[in-house]
Amino acid sequence: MPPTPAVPHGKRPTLADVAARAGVSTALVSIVMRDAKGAGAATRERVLQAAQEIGYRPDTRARLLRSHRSHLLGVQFGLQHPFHSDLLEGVYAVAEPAGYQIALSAVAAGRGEQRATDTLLADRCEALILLGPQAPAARLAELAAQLPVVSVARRLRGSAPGVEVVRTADDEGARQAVDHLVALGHRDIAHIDGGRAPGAADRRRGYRTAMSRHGLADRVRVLPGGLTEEDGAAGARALLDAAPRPTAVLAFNDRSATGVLDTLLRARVPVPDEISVIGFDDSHLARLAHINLTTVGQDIPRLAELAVGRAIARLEGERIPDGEAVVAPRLVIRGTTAEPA
Amino acid sequence: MPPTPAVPHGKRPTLADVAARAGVSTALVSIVMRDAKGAGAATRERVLQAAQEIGYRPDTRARLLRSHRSHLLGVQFGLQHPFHSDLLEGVYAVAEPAGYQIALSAVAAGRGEQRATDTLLADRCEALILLGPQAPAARLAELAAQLPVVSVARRLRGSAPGVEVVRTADDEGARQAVDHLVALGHRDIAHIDGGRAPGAADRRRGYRTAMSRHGLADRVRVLPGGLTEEDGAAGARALLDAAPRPTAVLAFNDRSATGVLDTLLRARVPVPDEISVIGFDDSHLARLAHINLTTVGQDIPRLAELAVGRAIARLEGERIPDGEAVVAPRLVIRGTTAEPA
DNA sequence: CTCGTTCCCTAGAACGTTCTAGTAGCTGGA
DNA sequence: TCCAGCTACTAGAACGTTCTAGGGAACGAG
Repeated sequence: MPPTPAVPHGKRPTLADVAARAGVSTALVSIVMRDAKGAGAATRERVLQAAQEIGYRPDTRARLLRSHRSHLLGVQFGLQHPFHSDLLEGVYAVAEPAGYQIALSAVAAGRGEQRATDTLLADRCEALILLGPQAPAARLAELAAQLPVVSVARRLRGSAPGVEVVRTADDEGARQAVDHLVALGHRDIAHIDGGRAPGAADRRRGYRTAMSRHGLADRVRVLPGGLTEEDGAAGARALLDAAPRPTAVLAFNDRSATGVLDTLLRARVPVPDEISVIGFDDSHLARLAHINLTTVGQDIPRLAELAVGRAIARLEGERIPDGEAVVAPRLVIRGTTAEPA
Repeated sequence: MPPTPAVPHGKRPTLADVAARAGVSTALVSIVMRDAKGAGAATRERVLQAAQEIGYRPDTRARLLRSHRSHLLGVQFGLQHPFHSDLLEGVYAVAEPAGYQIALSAVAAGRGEQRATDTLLADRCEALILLGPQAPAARLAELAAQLPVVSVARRLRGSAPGVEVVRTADDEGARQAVDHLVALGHRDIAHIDGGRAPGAADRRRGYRTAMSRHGLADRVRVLPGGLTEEDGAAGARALLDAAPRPTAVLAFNDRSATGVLDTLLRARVPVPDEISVIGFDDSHLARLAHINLTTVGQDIPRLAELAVGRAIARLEGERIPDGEAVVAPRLVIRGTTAEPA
C-alpha cells in the first residue's frame, strides 16, 4: 500500500515540510535522512515516520550543490555497442556499493562525444569514465586537466597525459588465438581487422607477431574490416575469393565474427570443418548456443572494476600504480575451431 | 588550442569568478550565459570573453535547484535491449532541440526498475519515460500520481490510471505479416511468440485473428518463445520436427528471427526456398545485408517523438488526446520471404 | 525643463540541502 | 558545588544559480 503523497504534483515535499510535521529543525531531519549520528532514537523514529507520510525524497541536486563532494561518476558510452552495455553493467555493480552514483551520457547519431562529456561536466561529475572514446587525444588531455579521466579500451601512448587507461592486452589475445589455431594444425590464418577502432592496431600487431613467431610470416593476410557484422561479412566474402583460401580466420570482434559465420554458412562452407573462425570479446553473442563461437574473452567485470577503482582512487588521493591497467584476455574454446580438413 | 583553466582541480569557476573578472554583477553574467535579453552588446562580449578565459561552465544542478522547472526528462531503459538503444537515440533527437535534457537510468542485473526510477526521482526529473517497463501496474500508478509517466511498448489496459501509453499496433503488425505470407501462397504459417514480453500478447492475438480471417484457423501453431536469439533458435528446432512442417514462420522479434535463420541454415533448410521467415522491429540487425530479413517495422523515431511529446505536453499543460498513442507498423519486405516451394 | 520610457545593470532573496558553530540539558567525577 | 564531557538538538550561513525589484542614465515628447 503506497503512501499517498500529500502534494500531488509540482511541489515536492522538502526537508522543511518534514521538519514542520515532526516538530524539529531541518538540520535534524537532514541528519536522520543521511543516517548520520546526532539524533535520538525516538526523534529519529518520529522524523522517519513524518517523511514516510508525506512521501519525502531527498533532492540529490540540492544535496550535491551543498556538499563539496558529489560522489558522482560520469560515464560516456556508445548506444550501439553491446560491449559497452556489458561494461556498464559492471560499472554499476562496482560503483554503487562503493558509494558513488553513476551519471550516464550516451554517444549517438547527432550527439557526439563533445556533447556527451559537456553534459557530464555540467552535472558536476567528479570523474569521467569514457568507454572506447574516439575523441582526439588533445580533447582527452583537456578534460584530464580538469578532473580524473579514465579511458577504457582506448590506448593512449602518452599523447594524453593524466588520462588513466584500462584495457585488455589485445596483442596477447590475438597471439592466443593464433597459437590455438597453429596448435590445431592451421597455417593459412587470415585476420579481418577492426580498422581504426580502439584496440584494432594492437590486435593486428599481435596477429602479425604471432604468425612470424610460428614461421608463418609469408602467410600473413590482413583484410580490412571494422566492428560491425557487415564488416565481417565483407571480409569473409573477400576471403572466399582468395587463393589459397585460408583455413582459419581471426575476426576483430564477435559482431564481425558473426558476419563471417553467416557468410560462410550461406556459401555452404562448413565451419569449422573447412574454415575455423575466432571472435574477440566473449560477448553475449558468442555464448549463444547456436553461434557457439570460439573467441578471445575480455574480462569485462575486471575492466569495469579497474576503471571505477582508478577513478575513485584518483578522487580519494590514493596512490595509483603508474601506467596502464592491462587485463589479460583468455581464449574461450567453443565450436567454431577445429583441425583443418 | 584549448584555453588553460585557471583553476586546475576541485574548484571549478563560478558565476562570481566570471563576474569579478569582467567587472560586472553575477546576475548579469547569468543573463549573458542564458542568452537572455537585458545586456548590452559590448558587455555581453566582455563577459563571454572572461568566461572563456577561465573555462567557466554553468552548473546545471545549481541552475535546476533555483528555477522551479528542471526541464529534465528521466528515461529508464534496459541495458541489454538493442531496441531500447534505438529508441534512446530518437529520444535524444527530439528532447534536446525541444529544450529538455535527458537523465538516463539503466535497468541491469542487480539493478531493478525500482532502483532505476528512484534515482530518476531523486534527480528531480519532471517526467518519466519508461521503455518496456515490467514493473507491476500498481507501481506505475504510484509513480503516475507523482509526475507524468509515459510507458513505451507496454500496454496497460486501465490498470495504471494516469500513465500515458505509446506503442506500436502489434496485432496489426502480425496481421500484415500473415497477409503477406498468405498472398505469397503460404498456408502453414507458424508463430514463435514472445512469452510474457511487452507486446507479445497482442502479436499472438493478431496472428490468430489474421489466420482465422483467411480460413486457416486449423493451421494455427503458436510455439513458445521469448525475446532472445536463443528463444528463436529453440522455436525453430521445434518447428523442424513438426509434421506437417510449416512453410513460413513469424518470429516475435528480429533477435528471435535471427536465431531461427541460424538454426535453419545449420539444418540446411534453405530460406526462403523451403521456409519463409519474418521478424518484428526492423532493428539494425534486420537491415544487415547478410541477414536481409523481411520484418514488421516499428516506427522507432515516431515512437520516440510521441513519447517525448506526450511527456512535454503533460508538463506544459497542453490538452492531450485521450487514450493510447498507437503507431502503425509497416511491413518491410526483404529477402527471407518468397512463394512456398 | 520635466516627465515618462526604455535600456542596462545591480542588490539581495530564494531554491533545498549540508555544514559550522553553537546551546541546553544531563551525567559524573573531584 | 563546580566543571568537564557528553548527547540531542538548533540557528544560520553556505553552495551556485535564477528571479524579483528596482536604480540610474539617456532620450524623446510635451
